[in-house]
Amino acid sequence: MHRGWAIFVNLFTISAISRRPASSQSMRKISDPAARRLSLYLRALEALEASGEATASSRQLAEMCGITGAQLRKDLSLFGSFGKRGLGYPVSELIPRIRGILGLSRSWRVALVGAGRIGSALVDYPDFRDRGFHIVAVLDADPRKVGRPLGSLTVRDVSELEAVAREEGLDMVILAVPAAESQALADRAVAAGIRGILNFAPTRLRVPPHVTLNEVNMGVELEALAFVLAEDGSPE
Amino acid sequence: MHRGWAIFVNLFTISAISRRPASSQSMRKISDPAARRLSLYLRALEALEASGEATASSRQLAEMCGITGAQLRKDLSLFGSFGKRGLGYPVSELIPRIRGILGLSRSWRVALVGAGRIGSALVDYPDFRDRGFHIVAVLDADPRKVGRPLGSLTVRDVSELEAVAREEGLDMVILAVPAAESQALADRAVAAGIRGILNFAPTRLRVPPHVTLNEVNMGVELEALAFVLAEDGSPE
DNA sequence: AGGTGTGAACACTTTCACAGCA
DNA sequence: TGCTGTGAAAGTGTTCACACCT
Repeated sequence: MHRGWAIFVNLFTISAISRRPASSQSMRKISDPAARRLSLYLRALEALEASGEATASSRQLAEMCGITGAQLRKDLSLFGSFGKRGLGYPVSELIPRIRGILGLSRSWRVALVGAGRIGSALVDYPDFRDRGFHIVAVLDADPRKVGRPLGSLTVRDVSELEAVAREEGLDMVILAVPAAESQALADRAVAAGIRGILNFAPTRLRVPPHVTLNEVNMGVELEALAFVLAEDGSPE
Repeated sequence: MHRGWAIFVNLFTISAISRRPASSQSMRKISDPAARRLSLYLRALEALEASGEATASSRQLAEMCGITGAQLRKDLSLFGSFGKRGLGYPVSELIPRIRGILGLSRSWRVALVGAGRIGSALVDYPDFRDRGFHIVAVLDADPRKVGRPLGSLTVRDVSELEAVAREEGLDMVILAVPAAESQALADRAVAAGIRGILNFAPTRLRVPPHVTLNEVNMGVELEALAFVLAEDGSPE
């Protein structure tokens, strides 16, 4: 395999928007984009482990993630010294370290609110399950959906959100509902003690500071794409 | 309009470097996050128009989007002076201006690659259709899916990607395929002259600098959420 | 050599604060 | 008075460059 002077392309990437207010309250030593990159490093490391690599240099790893070696080293150095000078990072040691940092060494109990098209896609999303995110309940407001099976679960009425939060000990909630309903549901989730929300509805939600909110706005992503294409692409 | 660039797609091709940060070729006057915010402003303005508001102050608008008034004013000022001092911004005038800036005054022809769960959710996503993004073809590699209807379209074989790009005059491609296949498909799309890609596969893709790539990585979002919760949540 | 860890330089974004106009 | 538009200041995030270890 050819490596060497391979260089990285300038991507234009950015995953999603997240509200990046003054963190929760305690000062974070690591930035939000850096946390996202950790997640990328983990994927790259797992790929390397699968192909039997014992060590990986920052450059090699960084190239797989589309960033620079310096950035990767800096990101990791915020948590400790994992690498061996002159050698690189030990793949199989680093994996559990990063998993620990990301909070993936425990499992997370999450409820999916919204059993529509997007919800249906998420309920079985392998990436979630494989990393310790367990969807323990699916809720929907549509009486025709309630009682129906979705994946290995049965759709419950959305009015049960509070009960589910209590009984199942929910850690987070994924909102995949229409924009109009999302804020009210977020409010209810917060009131029920949920401290993490992943929102797929195309609205900007407001939550109190102790709650962490990440948003995936697919419409915005497509429009941001159109913006760049319209800008330097064809006139008109 | 369609000049067929000869882009060689080799396994480990190195694409140009150009340390230049982002920006397809010339200097962008607006940052990527700012472009995303424009998309948010548009949504807020449309909501205000629907409720009959004639003008909106930067603060009001900004609050709807979860940012500060100063930032909104600065963002808009990069494109001109749309507001009236002492009054605010005229809602119904500003809407078409932002649509124009974002490239939404024209329509965009997009192909959806991948008719799995996520693809199925996207094909009818109202936010796309309502803003001039027309999904003109759905492709999949699974012979069992080819020929089946999806939304108002019939799934075509992924080998037809190049033909579709040519015949339909595609502007962009949405990738909703497994991680393992995504890079190869991105390469093919690029070779077929596509200049915009929205990637839902959980891998970091590499594309040449003239192509704009946006990525939606739901796994990363969930892990970023876990990271914050693990950090200031329970010790350990 | 080869490659990490890191302070310092740099670039980019956001916020401040206020002049200036309706 | 109320609110925009914008230079200047503050704040963040990224890259450089090199000491230092193996």
